[in-house]
Amino acid sequence: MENFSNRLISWQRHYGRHDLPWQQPDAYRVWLSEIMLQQTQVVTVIPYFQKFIACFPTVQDLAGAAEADVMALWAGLGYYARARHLLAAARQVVTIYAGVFPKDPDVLVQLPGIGRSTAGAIAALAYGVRAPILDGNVRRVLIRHQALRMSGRELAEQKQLWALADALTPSKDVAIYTQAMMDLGALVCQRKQPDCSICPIAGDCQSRQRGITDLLPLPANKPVVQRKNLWLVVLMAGDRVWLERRPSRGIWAGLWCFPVCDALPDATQITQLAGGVVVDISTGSAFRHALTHRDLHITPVMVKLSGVSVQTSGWIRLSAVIAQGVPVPVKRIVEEYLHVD
DNA sequence: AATGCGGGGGT
DNA sequence: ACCCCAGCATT
Repeated sequence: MENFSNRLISWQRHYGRHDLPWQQPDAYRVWLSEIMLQQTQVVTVIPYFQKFIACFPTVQDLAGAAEADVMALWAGLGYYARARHLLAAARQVVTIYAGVFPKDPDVLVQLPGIGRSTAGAIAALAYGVRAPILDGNVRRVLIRHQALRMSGRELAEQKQLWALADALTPSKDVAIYTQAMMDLGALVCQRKQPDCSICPIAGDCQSRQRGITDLLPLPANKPVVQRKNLWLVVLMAGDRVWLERRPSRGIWAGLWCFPVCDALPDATQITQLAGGVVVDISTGSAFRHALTHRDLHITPVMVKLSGVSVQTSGWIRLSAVIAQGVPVPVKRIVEEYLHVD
């Protein structure tokens, strides 16, 4: 039997993915896609990637962009610190590295938003530099292949997996190998119902030999998620609504949002928020917005106003709200209650 | 070493 | 309603 990497490389040439929009020898596209793919699946990323490439074809274009435009394009993708780091990194690549992404993963990792795995992916995929990666797919493949009884989330476990990933990474054809590990995890060694019959490394897969593939990786300790009620206050004046920028830290940082209250605001509070005359208040039906660390129950509060000076900068035309860059719950309220897309 | 950060899919 | 997934930065 050929060694681990050769079987994967051969498999990748025949059965791997070759038509993903970022699969060109272009470090900018590889970098952009890898940032978007952090904690995010390929199907979700593709439309965002296409939009970004259309607006910013090169790293220079991105570096010259206004942060507000980048946030607006990123809106809906989540983990918004990624977007701010993306812009900061683009600017550093242009100013420090003359617009050329470094090849050395130890240098790449110093750029904002690039950790060890992303640095390895860029170095390997864009430049063929031998560097290991350890994303969710690779973690699952390694844990199963070696029958490691672990979740892979603990620090010591990650250390062991990194060492393993490093040891298995070949020096030849490293780009194909890296794509193979990603594709195998996505297409064959899926979390549920892996298809071992078509797996190129099933022959020496330890979990398969023991019949425990479905049990690995072990479930992680799940943190308690606290439930929180929020009220999003939709202040309406004519064809405009009031949006304010979220603080630069915390949830939805830097995005435009309806005012957030932790309790149903009474008429007095609403008047303070609004600075006009309240004509009508009604509450919509609550909906759930689940995050990893919070379980938000959100109730829209619709407030019709008169006598407000709409010239102030926070009053946004209804038709322009989505393009402004808003979190998903805001988009949802706009689409559900204000009939605009 | 622990915590915070979005959104989506399946059942 | 519940389950699950997926990297980096900050402190």
